[in-house]
Amino acid sequence: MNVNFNNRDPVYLQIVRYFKEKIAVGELMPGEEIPSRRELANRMKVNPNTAQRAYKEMEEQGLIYTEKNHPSKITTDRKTLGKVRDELLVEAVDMFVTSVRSINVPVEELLDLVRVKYTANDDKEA
Amino acid sequence: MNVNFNNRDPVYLQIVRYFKEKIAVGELMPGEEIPSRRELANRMKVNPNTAQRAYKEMEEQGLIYTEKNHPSKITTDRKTLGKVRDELLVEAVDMFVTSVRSINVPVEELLDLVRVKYTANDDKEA
DNA sequence: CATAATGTATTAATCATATAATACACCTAA
DNA sequence: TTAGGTGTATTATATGATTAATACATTATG
Repeated sequence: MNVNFNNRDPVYLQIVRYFKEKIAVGELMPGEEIPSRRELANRMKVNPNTAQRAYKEMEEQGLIYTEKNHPSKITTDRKTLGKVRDELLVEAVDMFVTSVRSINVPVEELLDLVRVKYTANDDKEA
Repeated sequence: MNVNFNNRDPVYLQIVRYFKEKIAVGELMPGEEIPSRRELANRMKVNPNTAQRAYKEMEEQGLIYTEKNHPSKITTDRKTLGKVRDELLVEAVDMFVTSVRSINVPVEELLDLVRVKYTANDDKEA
C-alpha cells in the first residue's frame, strides 16, 4: 500500500488512480474485496473522509460496488475493467501530446526521447 | 495572445509556460521587449499581480531581465534560451513516462499510440 | 515640470481541498 | 444478545495556494 502522493492533485483522486493502476495491470481481480474505508485511511495515513470520497468516486465510475456492511469489491463487469487500462493510456498520451505540440518537435525526435526514457526506467523494475 | 488556461495549474505558471513555448520555437528573440505587467494582465484578462508573479518567476529563472521603468526584455543569454526547449521536452517526457510506467505497457505499443496521436494532430496545424 | 506608465511591495479576500468531529443505520460474528 | 465493524452523511474547521485590491517609489516622456 505504497502511494507517493504529490501536492498537485487532490489526494482522493490519487487514491482512485492507485486503484485504477492496480486494475490495469491485473493486480485486482473482479469481485475482489478491497480494504474498508477506515482500513484504507489507516494504511495510507489519510482522513477516513478522504478515503470515503475516493471510494465514492470509484463507485460512481462503476469500478467498485458495495453490499451492506461489507467492504467494497471490485466490479465483476469485465467490460468496465477492460476499459481502465486503455483509458489510463489514452489519457496520458493525450496530455503528453497536448503539452509537446506547442514546441514543434519532429515526431521521430519525440519518439526517441520517449523510448530512451521509458526503456531506461525498465532497470528500476528489475 | 491566446492562452487557454486550465483549472489545474496556477495561472501564473501557465503564463510562464506560455512564454517558454514562445522562446522554444523562436518566436521571442534575445533582448526583445515583452508587454508590461499591466499590459499583459489586460490582454490575458488576469490580475496584474498574477502577471507580476509570472514575470518574477521568469526573472528568477533568468529568462527575462528588467531595467528601471521599462517593460522587461527577453534575456540575451543564448545559453539560457537554448535550454528552454530541451527543458520543456524533458519535463514532458518525464511526466509522461512516469505516468504510464505503472501500467506496464510494451514500449512499441506506447510509441505507436504517441505517433498516431501526434501525427493526427498535425492536421489541426494546417 | 507633471502626467502617466513602469516595476515593486503589502495586505486582504477567495477558493478548493483536506481534515476533523460526530452521528446514524445496518449487520456480522462471537 | 451485543460489541464491534461496516458504509454513509453532515457540519465545522484548518490550511495552503491563488488571486485581488491597493499603495508606493521611480522614471520616461511630452
